[in-house]
Amino acid sequence: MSTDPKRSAPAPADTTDTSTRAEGDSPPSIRDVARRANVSVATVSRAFAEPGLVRHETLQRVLAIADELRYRPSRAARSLTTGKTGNIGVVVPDLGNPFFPAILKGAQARAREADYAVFLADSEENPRLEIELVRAMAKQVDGVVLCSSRLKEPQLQQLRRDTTLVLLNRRVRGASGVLLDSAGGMRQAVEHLVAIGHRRIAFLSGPAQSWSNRERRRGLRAGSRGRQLETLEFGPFAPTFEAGQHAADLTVAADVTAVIAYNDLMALGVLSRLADRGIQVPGEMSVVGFDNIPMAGMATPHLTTVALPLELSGRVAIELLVEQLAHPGSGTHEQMLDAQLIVRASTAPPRNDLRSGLRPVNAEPSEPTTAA
Amino acid sequence: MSTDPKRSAPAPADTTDTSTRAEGDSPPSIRDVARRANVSVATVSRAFAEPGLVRHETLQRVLAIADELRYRPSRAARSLTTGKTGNIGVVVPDLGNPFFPAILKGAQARAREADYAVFLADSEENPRLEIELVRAMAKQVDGVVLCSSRLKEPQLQQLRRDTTLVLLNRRVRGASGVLLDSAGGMRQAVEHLVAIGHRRIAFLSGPAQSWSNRERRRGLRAGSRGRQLETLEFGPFAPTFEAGQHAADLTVAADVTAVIAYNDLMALGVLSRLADRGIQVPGEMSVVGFDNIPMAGMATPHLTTVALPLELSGRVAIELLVEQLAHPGSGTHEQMLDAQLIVRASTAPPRNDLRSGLRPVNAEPSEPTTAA
DNA sequence: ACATTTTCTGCAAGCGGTTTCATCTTCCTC
DNA sequence: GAGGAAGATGAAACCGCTTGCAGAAAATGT
Repeated sequence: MSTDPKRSAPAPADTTDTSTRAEGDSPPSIRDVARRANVSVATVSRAFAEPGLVRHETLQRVLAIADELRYRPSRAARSLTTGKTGNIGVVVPDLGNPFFPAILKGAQARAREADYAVFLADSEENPRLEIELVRAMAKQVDGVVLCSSRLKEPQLQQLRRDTTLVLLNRRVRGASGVLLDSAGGMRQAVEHLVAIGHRRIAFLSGPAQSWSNRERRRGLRAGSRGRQLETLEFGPFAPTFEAGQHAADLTVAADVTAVIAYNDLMALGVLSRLADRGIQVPGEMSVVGFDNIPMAGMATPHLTTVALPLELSGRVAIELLVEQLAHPGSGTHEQMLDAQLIVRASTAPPRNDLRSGLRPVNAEPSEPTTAA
Repeated sequence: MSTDPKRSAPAPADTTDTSTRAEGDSPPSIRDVARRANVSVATVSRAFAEPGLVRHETLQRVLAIADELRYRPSRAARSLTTGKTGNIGVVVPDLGNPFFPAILKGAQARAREADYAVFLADSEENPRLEIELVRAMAKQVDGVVLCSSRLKEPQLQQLRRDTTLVLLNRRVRGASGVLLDSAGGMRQAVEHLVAIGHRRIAFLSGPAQSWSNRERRRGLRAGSRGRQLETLEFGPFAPTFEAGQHAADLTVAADVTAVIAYNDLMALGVLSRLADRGIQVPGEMSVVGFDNIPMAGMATPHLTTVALPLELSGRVAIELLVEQLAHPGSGTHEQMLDAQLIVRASTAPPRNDLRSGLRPVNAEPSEPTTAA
């Protein structure tokens, strides 16, 4: 029952006894455990790293002592010899944007499952800082996940020299990446609006250099092609609530019946501004967002939006990275995750008394409503 | 212009030349730099750690070579001898709760300023996991910031043996902490409601074991004491949007004219549910939230809420930790950050035709409205 | 019982830095 | 110009752990 059966000798008051250093000291090292267990440090090391290599009986003893001493191998020391740190870095442009915590959550969870710890850094949308952060991390991580990088391609290629990179929401030659199918989501949104009768819609463009913005615009064009639909583009805007409020007025003036915003934050801004002006949503204006951040479902009216598998994307990014670290030889992979339109209360057929004079007719020319 | 001027010799195909190892190899170590600069490793080490100790001329040379080789000292190796890792851990209960990314943002920024890197972990509201995460981190960090810990006091005391702890939103003997003055904020909220005529209000209680919930209840009692005010308490609830929706119905049934929710998420849930039921806010019911998360100002109607200096609290937590690491002797500090009520559109005087029959009269008995 | 494998375990050499101590220069000072 | 202080550098011993290699122990075959 006592902590240490060996210590049955009477009153070992002297704590300066070198052979059995008391635990009040600095945290126990592998040597402390080895000494107490009467084995070499090598055996202790193996007990933790490769338990199969040590005799069962010995293993038990070592583990017991280690536990008693509250010993935990130092990852720093381990990484020194193995070259692996067991850490993964994640860099996001702005933690204030709900988009990223969601990704982070998935990444964090998956990393822990794979027994990796995660370093977090917020680049504050600043490319220079982003580079600096990755380079600073490089020495302490096995690889980093770069979310929605604001960097130019050559800069990213540079960074690849410092560490293994996995990109999220960005495609770059030679690096693995997970992509969210924004274009597909946009196509769904457009189809939805066309289906319920909209003929003139606006898109609020996000940051110009953003990959996902380009993708969304591409999806917009693809979705409207061949359809009886007029699309207007505004922006580029910062992807913020405030920008959405600002943009709302522009869309009203432009006489459209529906708006698709670059992201939910902006869509929420649009909603807010329209509410302030007394303009009915979806009665007078339909609004579609992007990302399906938690608050999208909480807004009034509940926001129709394109759901991106955010948390999943974080998980997949880590998976790609871990896989690549395990098999450095194998090439890079790219994974596309599907978006999905979530229809809620902020979209509805436009009123008939549109100022634009268009009647909500079926757009599909191939569909023979009347007989041939 | 070429990468390495020294390599002007024709076709150096043989890369096995030991003296001038090409950079295609593993990352350069301190020894590589020392060799190229014709100094000992000690000098290189000093050049980075204690530049004042090396002659200016030598310093320049070493730094130049280091730069050319893209050398960066390994923190892992350094920490091995110094005992300091230069890392700080941050543990949050749930990244999905917007409360925490905000704190994280401040913490991250301040940590970087102090040249610390941050480890992030999400405990998923799970105490056991929380303990495990802290203990796992302990070896790689100099200290950890524990946000809104879900642990009991003795467990926290246990963890203090593993690493330096700073608590956010929690008070514990022997550990530094930063507290958000929830009680004060609550008092402001109550005063506000009383001032505009409410006489019967509900509080939606959060997680039972949460320190901030206890504080908020305390503030509620303190704020209502001596006032002509009836307070009802519901819960405890999970601090979620859905719980707020649920609670909304209860408050309506309880015939109160105003609700104060444990946090914004719940308040938003209340708003949403009331809107769904066609109950006017603030006409028929006033709603107050807590935290002032970004979406509070985006809701319809804009939510009156108690703003907590979230990002600041993250910064302060790191500051406390860094300070304590710098002066291990000095005792622990506790810092209280003020809350501030932000009055927006979700609160207004109650209607006169209240079912409860109370007239919105001035509550201050000392104020002589009519002549003495 | 003895030779051979097969398992375990220990020795010792690093991994990439830091730091103490000693050595060698310089630069003053008298 | 000798003695000494101050400044700059290097040699080497770690820090806590992993791992190749070799010897010891246990298991196996004959």
